[in-house]
Amino acid sequence: MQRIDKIITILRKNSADSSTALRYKKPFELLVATILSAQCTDERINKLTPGLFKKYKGPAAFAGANVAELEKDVRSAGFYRNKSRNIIGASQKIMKDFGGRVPENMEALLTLPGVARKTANIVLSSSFRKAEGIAVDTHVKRLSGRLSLSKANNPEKIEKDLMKIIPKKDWLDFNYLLVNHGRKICHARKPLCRECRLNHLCHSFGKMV
DNA sequence: CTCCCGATAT
DNA sequence: ATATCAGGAG
Repeated sequence: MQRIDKIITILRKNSADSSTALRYKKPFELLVATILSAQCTDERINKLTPGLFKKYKGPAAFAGANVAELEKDVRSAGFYRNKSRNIIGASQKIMKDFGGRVPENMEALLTLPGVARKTANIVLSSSFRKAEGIAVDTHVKRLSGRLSLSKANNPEKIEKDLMKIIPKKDWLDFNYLLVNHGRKICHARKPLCRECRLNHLCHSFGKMV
């Protein structure tokens, strides 16, 4: 068994809870939630999205939203000016160019304002079960470095490295497996290496503070 | 490389 | 009061 397969097997075995993941009912809701989640936690987004999606029912509603009002509605997510503009812009483009549906491929998703590869990969994998890439967020970046899965600093380079070594059947789950482990054990500042189920496979074990 | 920004934990 | 959290665009 390859090292990467051992890592993924162990992570699967220990990833019972997905309680911290973004909550959504439709692809469009996941898209909006993911745009909002930039630089802030999923738990915070989950607090505001139920009310948000009750007020704005879909892309048509967001496309016609008042900017100042939407800014207030998403204020608690931080970066609320950018995020409001992006959500309205993305919604308008979805209505205009994609028939009111969230596009189901990377190239089209990347044309939406506020959507780069991380957000596109989350929507593709979680909502459409399509593996065009691997979502690299701060957790994937950090853990990939510690586990020596990639030496790169740039998220896009990290993603390319991961796509070479992660079996494609695991692409859909890889992001949340690392995110869960990052949140529970492999913290940015004080990782709990002693209780980490991966420590015997980790090149950073013993090197952390 | 700089700007965009609030909530929660300590 | 201060640290921590954790993407995208120009």
